[in-house]
Amino acid sequence: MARRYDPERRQRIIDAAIRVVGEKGIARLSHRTVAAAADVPLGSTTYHFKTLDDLLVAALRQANEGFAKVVASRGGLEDPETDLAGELAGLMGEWLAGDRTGVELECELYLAALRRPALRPVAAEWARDLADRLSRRTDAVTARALVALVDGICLQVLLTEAPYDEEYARDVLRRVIP
Amino acid sequence: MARRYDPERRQRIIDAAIRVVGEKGIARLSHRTVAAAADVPLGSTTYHFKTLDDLLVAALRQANEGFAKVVASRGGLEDPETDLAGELAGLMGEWLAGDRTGVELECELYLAALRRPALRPVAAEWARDLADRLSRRTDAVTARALVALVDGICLQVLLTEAPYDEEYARDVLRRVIP
DNA sequence: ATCCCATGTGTACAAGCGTACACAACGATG
DNA sequence: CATCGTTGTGTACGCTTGTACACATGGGAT
Repeated sequence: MARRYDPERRQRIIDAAIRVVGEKGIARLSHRTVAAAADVPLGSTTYHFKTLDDLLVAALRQANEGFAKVVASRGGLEDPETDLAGELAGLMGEWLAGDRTGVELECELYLAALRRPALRPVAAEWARDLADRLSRRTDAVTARALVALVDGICLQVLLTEAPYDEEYARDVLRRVIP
Repeated sequence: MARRYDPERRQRIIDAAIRVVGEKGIARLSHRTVAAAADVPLGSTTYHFKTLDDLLVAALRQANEGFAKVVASRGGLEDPETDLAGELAGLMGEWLAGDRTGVELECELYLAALRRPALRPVAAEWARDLADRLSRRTDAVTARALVALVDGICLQVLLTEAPYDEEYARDVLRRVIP
């Protein structure tokens, strides 16, 4: 097992990348900007992440874990007593209510997979994880549909800059559940 | 320096921009690449579109019209006799079955609005247009939900590279309609 | 103690970028 | 015909980019 000379170096670069994407968007992510944000020399970023895609994959992985933590901390998704639609709607509300730049960051990374094949497996994995989680409360078809609807609602909130309407989300999600 | 006083110059630049985005993605769109694709000098693109955002707005507008034409040519959305869910599912199928790069292009432009405020009104307009159209067949809340679900389903088809399942889409869309 | 190699650093290069701006060619207007 | 504003063209400047590569360094193995 190779021991790292600076074990935090790599992690710090990922954190900086997430910060850069959140503040300035993927378009402005470069080896140089992330190096500046992480306060490390340029060569350090190119050493740990030979291509920008590598860095994006690592960032998306970490962002996904962030969302997973929100899901886990609420925990209501697992409990068969709770209202599934309401729980999902509440989850989205909590997520969207927080730091907007964080939300935009995760969405941007997620959507970037559309054109970056390297990110596609990670994005697909996120969708599958959520669907699997939902499958414990309902059937597979419904689970997939719920994920699609969640994605669509989030997208519209972010694109139209309309405020998130939790009641509306809960109502619509409930319709999908048979 | 062959052609001068080209009345279709502006339009050709937009077409070239759409081609560039479709083939290489927004990230590779620049005044120079679009100039090369349109076979016009660099100065010509900067003259007609002072900023790249201007060009993107024009391209997104045109792409949206392309989708609207598919909707209009089918025409089933207006007819109260048809099954709304089935019509929507068929629409998505027709759209997704065609040239994949075209679909990805429209999605990419649509999603780019997340980080480019200039595109946001155009993207919102597209969503509103479709919702308005659907409102003639159902209530406003359901219309919005259908748009969200359509967006989400398209997104998942493109992100997971799974084949489009029209039957599944129709079934799920139908659940949303009260 | 010595060597090896993963890790970290600095710098340089060619390519591409947006932008600005001076000039050229036309249509319209007088 | 003269003038003017619109449209089109060429070029140059300063900047950022990805990438490569030589060099530094220090921990683990021998």
